[in-house]
Amino acid sequence: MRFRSRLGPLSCALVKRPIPSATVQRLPVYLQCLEALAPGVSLVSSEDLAVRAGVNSAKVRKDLSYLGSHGVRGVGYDVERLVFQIQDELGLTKERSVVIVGIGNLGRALANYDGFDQRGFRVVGLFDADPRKLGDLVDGLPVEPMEALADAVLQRGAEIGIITTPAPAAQEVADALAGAGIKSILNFAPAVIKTDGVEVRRVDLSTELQVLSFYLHRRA
Amino acid sequence: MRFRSRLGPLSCALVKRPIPSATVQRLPVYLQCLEALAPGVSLVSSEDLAVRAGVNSAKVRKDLSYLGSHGVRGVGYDVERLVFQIQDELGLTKERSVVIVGIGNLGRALANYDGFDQRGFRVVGLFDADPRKLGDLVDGLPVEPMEALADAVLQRGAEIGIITTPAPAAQEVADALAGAGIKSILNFAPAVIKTDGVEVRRVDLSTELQVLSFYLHRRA
DNA sequence: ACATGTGAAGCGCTTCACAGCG
DNA sequence: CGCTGTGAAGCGCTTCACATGT
Repeated sequence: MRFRSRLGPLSCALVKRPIPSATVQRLPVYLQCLEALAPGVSLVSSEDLAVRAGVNSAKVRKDLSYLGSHGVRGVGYDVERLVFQIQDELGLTKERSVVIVGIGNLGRALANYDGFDQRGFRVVGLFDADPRKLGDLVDGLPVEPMEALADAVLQRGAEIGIITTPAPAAQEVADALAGAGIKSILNFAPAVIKTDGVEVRRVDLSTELQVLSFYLHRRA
Repeated sequence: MRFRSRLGPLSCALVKRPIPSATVQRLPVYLQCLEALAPGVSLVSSEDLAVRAGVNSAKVRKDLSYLGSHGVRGVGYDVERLVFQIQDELGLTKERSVVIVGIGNLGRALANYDGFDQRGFRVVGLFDADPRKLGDLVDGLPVEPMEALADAVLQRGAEIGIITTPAPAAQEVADALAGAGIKSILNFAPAVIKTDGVEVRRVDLSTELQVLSFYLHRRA
């Protein structure tokens, strides 16, 4: 709290210490744990939450302190308030529109994935370069051609693009998304993509198995 | 090389400095980049590989040095040799059998995913608790009941389990996999699972979008 | 008495910068 | 001369330990 009080009471809402990226990645996990709590539970301690999230309790407290935490000493944290604070910090109070490019098995599965909807992520467009897929309905949405991407992103206010194409197409698709004004990309293609001014997160399913393979190999 | 020479020449094959987990996670990326190189290219510099992998060249050199690197000063690394060394370190010279539990949209997509096969990961069993799915064929494999899991893992030599169930079932499934002798789990369920003696990696699709949401929110 | 909030120490990864070698 | 291999410095995250507050 030193950081704030030094600047006076009115600066609270204006100044924030930057949240470490390691913390940002854990906030969704805390959120998940809090929501999985029995309905009657309205208080949690950092220790309790830590066990559920599989981390150290000091880490929980430090992470939550970045939210301008309002835990009560000797008691714990108010669950409802904490849920709201995390959602607020993650920008989850607003719906976000998502487009998916590459409608193969994985793209279809993601288009149908309930978890996105539950968190306020709306899939508003499906795109594929293969003319044979055009017009196919996936979860009620038609597959559209790549030429329709830029207009669709603009008119439907999409902010996030998901790439589920084969690796060779990934960079080209990323460029197209960036050109259309997309600011965040979730890349499932097994390729590294480079795009200026766009936040990219990589999820490579085969990479995950290779890491597991390493530990299997190592242990033997 | 100091670490080895101190122990004498014969210890080379016996003693290895431990590979940092951060490095382990990058090796598959390097592998990907190397394999995407034009067929004629037989040499790469750390700088070239670094650009392709989106990292710093010193990091590449340090990472590769854990493999007991044999780059040539003033020249670079032999691509073919490097590919082999990485595959060897990751234990990819051996096929690994995988079972998938939870045959919803995502489970089906993964069962069909070509990227696993290409890296030597063979899907040898599909399991689901829903009796209505039993016997469904996915990529040529029948969906089997949970009761068949333990036997199947043992008889088909499965080493890796993939969980694609809803969150509430995840822990129970993890326990079942651990009980069946599985040593590595890739968990796609939006839940934290705890299992002794089992390496668990978590891939939460909704978490990824929430992290992107944070940066969208932050930037605004 | 008890759990939070946080300086400070610890630890590991990243990056620099250059010696070493082909 | 060019590029690797690596000490050493830098940086950020984790963990400890305890002062603080109720």
